[in-house]
Amino acid sequence: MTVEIRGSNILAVLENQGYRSTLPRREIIENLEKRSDGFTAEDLVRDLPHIGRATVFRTIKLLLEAGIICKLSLINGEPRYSLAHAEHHHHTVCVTCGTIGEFHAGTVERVLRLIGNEVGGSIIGHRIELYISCAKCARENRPIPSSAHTYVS
Amino acid sequence: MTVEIRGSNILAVLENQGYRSTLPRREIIENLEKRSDGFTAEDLVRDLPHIGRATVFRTIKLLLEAGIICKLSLINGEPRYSLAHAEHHHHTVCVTCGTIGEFHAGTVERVLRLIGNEVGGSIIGHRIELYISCAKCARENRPIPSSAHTYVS
DNA sequence: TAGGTATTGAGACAAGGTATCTTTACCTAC
DNA sequence: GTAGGTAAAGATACCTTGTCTCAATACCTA
Repeated sequence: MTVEIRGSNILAVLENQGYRSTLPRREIIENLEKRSDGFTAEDLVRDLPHIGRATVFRTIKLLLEAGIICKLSLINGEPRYSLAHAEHHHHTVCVTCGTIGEFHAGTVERVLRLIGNEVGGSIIGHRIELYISCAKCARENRPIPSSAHTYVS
Repeated sequence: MTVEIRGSNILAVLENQGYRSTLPRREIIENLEKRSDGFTAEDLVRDLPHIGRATVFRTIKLLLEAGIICKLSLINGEPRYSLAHAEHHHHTVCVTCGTIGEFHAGTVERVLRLIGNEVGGSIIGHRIELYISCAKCARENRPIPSSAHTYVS
């Protein structure tokens, strides 16, 4: 089962959790719904100059906690946010253009669960980011930043 | 093949790459070799007050680029560094005590490679963190921070 | 429509890191 | 040994990504 949380029901999700529907929140949600390939907090701050910085960050936190958006890292560690389309998933991140994709792989989940058992203790969760040079960038021969291999391998 | 990069040959690795052997670098390396379960930049700054902050960060960057240490995130995103014992590996991170472990899983690598192929473009690398409550913490019934599930699932 | 309370905005603060610029210390070559 | 070019260090200002505080505002409910 996947949960569809795009569209204006984002607000409904928040309201169901007891949060108020306020103008700043509606504007922030509307803004980030238009962004298909990830955004930064600063993108929102810049786009919505009449909304306070703190409010933007507070709303981002709220949406993260509600599972409506997720936080991930570009290859250099820069944080990015992205609308969550499916319940549990991971991200492909293009190292040259920053475009973000989603994927889900049951096999990986199973293997990580096994590893967790070996280590002892219990598994809380995991984070996986797959860094790629996306089809478009590869086609256009966009150079891969030399720093890339400093961070992952 | 795994490469043994612990011990005083860390300095040799840097020298082979054309970097000078300086007192601050030797002290930083010596200090972090003693830390078996990860450290922060601030740990080093605190431990070596006669060494400038910038130098500590510069040296960390150098060691990262040389693959001698790696950077990872606690569950809340706090950065941690850890000596790399094997060439390619990932980390288990305890969400309650922060202890860091290493693992390697060929299956996961293979699956990610497949996913990369499906997506098109080319794979640069990946980042995997497995968040656990380690055997010791589980045994001691240490509570899992409620924030944990905000960040990963 | 009044009022309690969640939320906002402004701005100070914090963590983690980088840039700049002068001074110091490595290392090489003599 | 020592002189000197250059890499590196130290001090400090600055940047980014957030968080905290606190007074003012706006939601919602009764």
